[in-house]
Amino acid sequence: MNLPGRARSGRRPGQSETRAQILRAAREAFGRESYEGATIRSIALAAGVDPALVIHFFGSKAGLFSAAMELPYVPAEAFTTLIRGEPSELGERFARFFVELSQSEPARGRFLGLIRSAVSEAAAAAMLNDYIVAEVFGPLTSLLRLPMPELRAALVASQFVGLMFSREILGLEALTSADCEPLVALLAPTFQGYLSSPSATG
Amino acid sequence: MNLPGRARSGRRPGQSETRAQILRAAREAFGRESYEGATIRSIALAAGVDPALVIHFFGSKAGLFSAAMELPYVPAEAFTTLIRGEPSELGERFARFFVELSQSEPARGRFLGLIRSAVSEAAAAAMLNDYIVAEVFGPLTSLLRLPMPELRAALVASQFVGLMFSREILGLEALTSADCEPLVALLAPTFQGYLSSPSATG
DNA sequence: CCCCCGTTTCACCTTGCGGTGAATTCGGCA
DNA sequence: TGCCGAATTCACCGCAAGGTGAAACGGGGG
Repeated sequence: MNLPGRARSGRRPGQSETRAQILRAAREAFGRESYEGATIRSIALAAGVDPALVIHFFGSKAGLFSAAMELPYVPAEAFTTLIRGEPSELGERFARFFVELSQSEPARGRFLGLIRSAVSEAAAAAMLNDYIVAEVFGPLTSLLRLPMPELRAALVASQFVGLMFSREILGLEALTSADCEPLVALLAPTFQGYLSSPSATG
Repeated sequence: MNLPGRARSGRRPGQSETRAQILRAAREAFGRESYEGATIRSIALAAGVDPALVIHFFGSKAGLFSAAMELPYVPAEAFTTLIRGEPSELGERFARFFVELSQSEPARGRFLGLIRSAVSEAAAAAMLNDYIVAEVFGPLTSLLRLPMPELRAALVASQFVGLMFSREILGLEALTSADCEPLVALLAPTFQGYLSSPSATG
């Protein structure tokens, strides 16, 4: 029997879905606020759970962050398949891929969380750095036959990061309200240039 | 006479240069860490000063931030003069300007501070947003005669922000170690495209 | 039927933060 | 010379954060 005036504690009946709920709330919080801004307490509140339970499951805030942002954000072979195919449309394929990536939900939240947290959390910056090196640099440097492949891959990544940052964090109105197609049309030549132009200098 | 065992308090002799010292330390701290990460205490320590003095001068942490990041980061007419001149070299002028801007010191620290802080501090995001709209959108939308000038200006800004973020915060090795000229050579066509291509779609 | 073990909560500790108020020292002006 | 006001420090407050330890609960295997 439940004592009145005292909240129930101990195990709830039924299958435990709480862990997944916490992860969902964490992903949402880290995508909306910075690493420090998203507190364990706020995440626990959003998940309808005691803060101590979060620590119980994930050990620490850093552990929760790693679990919430866990790879893969994007199927590993995505970039590889993107590079194969008609070379003259390389830029447009990349542009369309990135624009969709920045809007479709599982990936968008994780990238945003990583970008937001990278500024204050070295571990987050390293996660994103590693991901870019492994998933973008890898395919690009091995499949492109051009000078300075790492620099090209880095510029591709930098344009994508800048796009997410400007739209989601700065809230540049021209980007938040832009339609998909004009955006792709303007971005396509950029990626095409990074991925195919012989680059006079160097 | 100085009582032993007790630190001196009260006014220091000589001309007071302390305020500027605090601002310098703040700029350095906000450029290196996020808004929350850079504490008043740490800034005061770096400036060799009591934390309360910082509050005394600037009222609050937000006031200190505003004072440290104060405009103008870049001469207001810079973009205007950049747009005039040989249209075929527009992209290269922008590329060179941004690459130098991201490396020369008064501007670099302030932009980095704003970018770092924008993720957690709405005021910082607004400052940077306003700056971009006023200094970049203004000249570009009035001087360019092309469809969707705001979107073009936003993409220019996004590539610059992405560049600073990828190099300074993520620390992408290909960017930190890149020479100036190849970088300019690869960036130039991007800006040229954003600022001149007729953009089939739209 | 009962007891073990994972789940969940509560109460609480420590730390570091931004900020306040008063005291102290000194430069400069009348 | 005397004193006002700016500069500077100290001691301290209140708060919210991350994290701890133990107790309460209840599902499921013996």
